[in-house]
Amino acid sequence: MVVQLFNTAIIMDEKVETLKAELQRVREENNTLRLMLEVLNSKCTKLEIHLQEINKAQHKGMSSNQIGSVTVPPMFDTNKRPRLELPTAKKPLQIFVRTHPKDDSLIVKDGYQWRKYGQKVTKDNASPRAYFRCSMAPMCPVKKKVQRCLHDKSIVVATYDGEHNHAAIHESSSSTSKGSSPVVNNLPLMTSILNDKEPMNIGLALSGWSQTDHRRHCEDAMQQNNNNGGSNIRIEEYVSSLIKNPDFSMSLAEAVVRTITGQQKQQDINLNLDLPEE
DNA sequence: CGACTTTGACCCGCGC
DNA sequence: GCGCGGGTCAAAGTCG
Repeated sequence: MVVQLFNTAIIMDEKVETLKAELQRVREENNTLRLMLEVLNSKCTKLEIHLQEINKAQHKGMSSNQIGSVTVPPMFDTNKRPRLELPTAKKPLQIFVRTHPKDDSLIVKDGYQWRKYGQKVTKDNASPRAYFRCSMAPMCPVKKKVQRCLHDKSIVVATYDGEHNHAAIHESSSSTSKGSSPVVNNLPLMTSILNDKEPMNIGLALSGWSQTDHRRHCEDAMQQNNNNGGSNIRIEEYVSSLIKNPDFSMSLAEAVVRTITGQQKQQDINLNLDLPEE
């Protein structure tokens, strides 16, 4: 009887050890993935800023009241209430951000300060959509809409309209909502320029690398990462080489969407396991 | 007191 | 013309 109990205890111990080892492995994998995402995000931000500068340079070449083929109407000479909405030829930029599952605030860290001016429950999504205006510069025309993803409430979709006429602050500030409000420690999943008529269909619409290519590149990244003890420099080098590939962003988006839509539910859970409670 | 959020009312474009 | 729905306004409330 005692021997049997002893054996059971040993088996339990082994199981605990196995689980601990597995947990440790998952944590490490999670950290690696997070690192890669953070590097990707910073690269992405730099690219966006660069793109904005290029666009601004192009706009300077055009007449003052024309943006592309769209003529900007006079804003202040009408009897109607002036709308600050500027028609632009650009498609809205959408950013998908994973937030802490427990957090229900619509805050997206993007380096700008935002002032909320409205909230609506839309027909196609039970989660309220919040409307923000950039408050870093008084005349900044940029607006954004933030709404939780219909299929995964931990994903926040931020849609940006317009271009900032000022620089972003570099510290990770957020959509401000009172000092006491929780600031989400969120990981930007991806950015994608979408036509508003095709929301959330990107996963199906994107092409580029095949699924095998994704896996191979990911495995290569992990392999390199393991070989040199998780060196950030190597990751950064790898990421920058990836970013040089024009299809990479779209392909990454595809992979992420696949993950979001549940194909990799388990990995999803793992990602959330280690979110810091801030 | 200023900056911000909340929220109901209003505006306006679009489809029928 | 009418109704619906997304987007915006603005007064009131909240917070530091």
